[in-house]
Amino acid sequence: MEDEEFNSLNDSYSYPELFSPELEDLESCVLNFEREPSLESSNTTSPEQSLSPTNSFNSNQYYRPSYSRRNSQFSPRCWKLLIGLIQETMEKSGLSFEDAKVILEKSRRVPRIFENIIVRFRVEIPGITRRTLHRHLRGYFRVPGFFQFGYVDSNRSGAWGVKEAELIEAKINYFQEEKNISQQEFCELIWATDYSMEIDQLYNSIVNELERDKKSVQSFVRRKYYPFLHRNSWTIEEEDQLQSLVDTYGTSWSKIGQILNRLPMQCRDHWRDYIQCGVILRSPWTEDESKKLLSLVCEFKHQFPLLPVQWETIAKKLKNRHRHHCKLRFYSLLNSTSNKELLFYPGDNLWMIQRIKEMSIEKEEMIDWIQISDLAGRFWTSKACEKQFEKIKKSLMVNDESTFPVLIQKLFDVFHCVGSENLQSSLYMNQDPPFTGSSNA
DNA sequence: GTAAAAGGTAAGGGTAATGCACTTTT
DNA sequence: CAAAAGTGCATTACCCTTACCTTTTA
Repeated sequence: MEDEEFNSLNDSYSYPELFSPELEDLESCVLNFEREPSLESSNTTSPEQSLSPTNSFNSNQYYRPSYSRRNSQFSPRCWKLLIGLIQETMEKSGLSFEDAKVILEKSRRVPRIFENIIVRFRVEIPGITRRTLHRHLRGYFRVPGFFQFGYVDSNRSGAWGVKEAELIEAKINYFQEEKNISQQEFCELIWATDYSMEIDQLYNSIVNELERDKKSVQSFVRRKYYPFLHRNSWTIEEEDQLQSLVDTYGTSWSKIGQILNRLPMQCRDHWRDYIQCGVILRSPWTEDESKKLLSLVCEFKHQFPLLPVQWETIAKKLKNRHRHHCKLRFYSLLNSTSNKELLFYPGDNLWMIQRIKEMSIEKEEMIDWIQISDLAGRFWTSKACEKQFEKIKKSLMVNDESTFPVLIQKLFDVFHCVGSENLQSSLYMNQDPPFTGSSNA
C-alpha cells in the first residue's frame, strides 16, 4: 500500500464497480502515450481514435484529441526514486556533480551513464515519459534552461516541495493510525463542511512546521485526499450533465462535484475551459480576429492598467477561442515587429526609463527585465522591454556614455525635455481605479 | 453589540506534461 | 535505410492563490 502513488492514493479504494468501465478508457488512452516502446505495435491509428472525434463533432476543425495524464506533477515518490538512482550511478562511476552537469549540458540525448536510470525508473514507475524524466534529470543538475524542473525541498508559497509533501503524508498516516480510521473516512472528514477539532489540530500542527498559510495547507490536503471518484476523461453524457447542472445550480461547484462524484475544482475547470466557451476553433487566426484581439487587450489595458489581462474575459468576447489561445496569440502578435512598434508609445519609453532609473543599477546587464515587465502588469514581455530599450538607445545615439547611470540620466533628460505633458504612458491613459467600481456610478 | 479574525469556496491566473508532426541520432 | 530518440509548438490537465462571502471569536 505504501508503494501507491501519493497523489493517486484514492484510486485504490474508490468504488471499484463504478471505476471498472473507466479502466477501458484509461487503457485506450495509454496507447496515445509518447512513443512507449512496449506499446509500439499499436502505433498505427486505432479504430476508436478515428471514430470518437468525428462522431461527436461535425468537422475535423473541432477535433479535441483524447489526452491522458496518468500522473500529475512529478511526485515525491518519483523524486525519491530518481534521486536514489542518480546517487547510485554517481557513486559507481565516481562522477562529481559538476561533471554530470557538464555531460548533461553537452548532449541532446540522455548520456550513456544515465540511460540506466531511465530504464530502471520506468520499470518501477511506468507511465512517466522519457521526456519528463530527461527534463527532471537535467533539472536536478541545474542544467541551464531546465531550472524549473529541479528538485525543491520546500517553498513559502507556490508549488509544493518534496519535503513538505512528505511531511504532510507522514502526519496524515500517523493521524489515521492513531484515530484508527480508513483512508476513505479520512477523506470524508477532510471534505466535511464543519470538520472536527481533530482535523483542525492536524492542520495546525502541519502549519507550525511548514511556514505555510493554513489555507494553502488545507487546499493542498484536500486536493490530495478526496472522497470523489477520480477520472481524468469526461464522456459526452457527463459533459451534458455538467451543463444541465450548471443551468440549475449555477456555479456551485461543491454541489455539482458531489452529484457528479468528482472534485469540484475538476468540474469548474472542465466547464470553464471546454463547455462554457463553446466549440473551440483550432483554425489559424484570421486577420479580423487578430485585430479584434489587439484592440480588446489594448482597451482592457487602458481601462485597468495595473491589472493582469483577464484572458478569460477577452476570450468570451472573441468567441470560440480559448483563454490560452488568446494569450499566446497576443504575445506572438506583440513580438512581430510591426505590432511591437504599435504598442510602445513615446510615453511608454519614458515610463520604462524612469523604472530603470529607479532601480539605480551600475551596469546595463543588471537590469531585471522581468521586474519591469511585472511593473507594467506584464503588458509587455520582458523581452519586448529589452528590445525596446535597445531601440531607444539606437534612435537617440547615446550608446557610448562612460557609465550606465550617466546613460540612463541622459536618456531621461532627452525624454523629459520634450515636455512630459504629452508623454503619459499608455499604461495610465483613460485610467479608472480598478476595484472601486466608481466608474460605473 | 461590533470589529476583527478565520473559514468555505468560487474566481482568477497560471504552468508542467503530453500529442503531433517533424528533425536528428544511432 | 529503419528505428529510436529528441524537439518546437499547441493543447490539455492539473495546480495554487486571491477574492469574496459567511461565521466565529475577542
